Amino acid sequence: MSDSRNSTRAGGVPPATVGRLPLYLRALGDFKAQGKQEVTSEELADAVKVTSAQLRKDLSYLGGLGTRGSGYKTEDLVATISSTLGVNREWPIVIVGCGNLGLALASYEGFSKRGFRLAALFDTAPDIVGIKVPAPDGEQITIKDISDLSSYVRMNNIQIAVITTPASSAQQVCDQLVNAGVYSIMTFAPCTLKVPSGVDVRQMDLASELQILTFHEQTKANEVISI
Amino acid sequence: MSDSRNSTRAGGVPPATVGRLPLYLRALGDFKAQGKQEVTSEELADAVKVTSAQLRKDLSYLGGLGTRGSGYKTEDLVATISSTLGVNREWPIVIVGCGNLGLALASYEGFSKRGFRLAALFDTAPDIVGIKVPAPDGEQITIKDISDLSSYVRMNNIQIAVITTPASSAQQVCDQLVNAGVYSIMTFAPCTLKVPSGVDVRQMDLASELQILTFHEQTKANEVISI
DNA sequence: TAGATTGTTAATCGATTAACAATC
DNA sequence: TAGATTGTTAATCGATTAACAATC
Repeated sequence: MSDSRNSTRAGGVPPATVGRLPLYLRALGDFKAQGKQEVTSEELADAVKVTSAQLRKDLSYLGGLGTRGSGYKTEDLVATISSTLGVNREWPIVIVGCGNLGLALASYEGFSKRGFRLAALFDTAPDIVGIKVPAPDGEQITIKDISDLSSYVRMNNIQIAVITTPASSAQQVCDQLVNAGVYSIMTFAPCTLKVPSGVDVRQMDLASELQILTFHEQTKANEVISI
Repeated sequence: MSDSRNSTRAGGVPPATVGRLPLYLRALGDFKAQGKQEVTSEELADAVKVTSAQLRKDLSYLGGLGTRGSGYKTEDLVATISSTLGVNREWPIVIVGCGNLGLALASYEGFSKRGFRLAALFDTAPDIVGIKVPAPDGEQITIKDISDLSSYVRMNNIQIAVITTPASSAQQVCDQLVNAGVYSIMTFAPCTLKVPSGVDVRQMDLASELQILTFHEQTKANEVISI
């Protein structure tokens, strides 16, 4: 048993598809909010700006979810994508680094709305350790000292962490997290983290993203000049 | 003239390469800070976690920059990548939406350190319009009313904007920006923006990024169970 | 010259797209 | 049955990698 169930088709959803599933789920939430009980691949694809062929291909990795001639049931898609992504449960996260960015993320409603709960905040600076910060759910979270990071993560079975420290301490924080069993890390520190294989890192390098935009502005400018 | 100069090889740097150039530049900054005047493809590739073959291929799109037998001059690479990306000048940016995230980005030093200057901040809420916010360079920036967005952008020739509004107003803000001539947009609003072709959008959907991490956690958990 | 490392080629791999048979 | 839309196949496109000749 346990094999040809409705569960995630054993093995492989391609990475490019995994990256789009959250976007489909987000768009489906909007459709659901509008009371739409069915969507076609065309409609959903338009909402996310992919081609309908790509959407159908992506969904086909999760199993045959649609009905030829009519489309997909919103509810079904939400359920299957949620369970594939594992967001049909709540994930506790910790944020390490309580500068402006860390604190902004601590109160970011987008996380709590989409399956994440801020479990704890950490920092090194003695003058802010102990301060209470309001989380989006109305609770107060006390900033903990970073020396408690490992034990907290272990005790509370934290699997996902967000690093918002300066680049200079990011690697050290990362090592601590990995040693304590955190294998999924989102980092905003502008440096490449060295991690053992099996650990997943999503790097959000905000300035690099802006530099990708300047490349295109630059290119447009050059084209105008060379014409 | 103007053709076979050292300039960006007319036309095409592939998108995947463009996405890595900022990372190379960042790593080169670190090498330079350490006083390293030369790097090999192996060293730089290691620092960014790509293969050396990929690094050399990427750099080859910018022209033959290295010296067989010894490597690349740090200085030269920095100069060429900077000029390809267009970050050898300062880019003024505006941030629209002064919630926690917008304000955190307003004071984010990572932008100012890497070629961006916060020119102005915008919001709709009457109770915060007019407030002064400290920018990373020590200057004070006054939050402007969003009704002044179009004229400000036009008058000051702003080409890059960051949207940190709620999803519900992001499209409207985006339309205003595009109408005023902003063709490069970074958005943190969790929704797909519709823009005319020629406009570049980088979507930073933070919750979606976390959901990509949960997929892998979920997958690991399933593997354990099925063993 | 010998040793080292680039720049480039050709092979591979993965992702996207177009098209249409299957089927509601 | 006729109309519609999925799921899948095969073709295309782009990105990555291995390998090595070129050359410092």
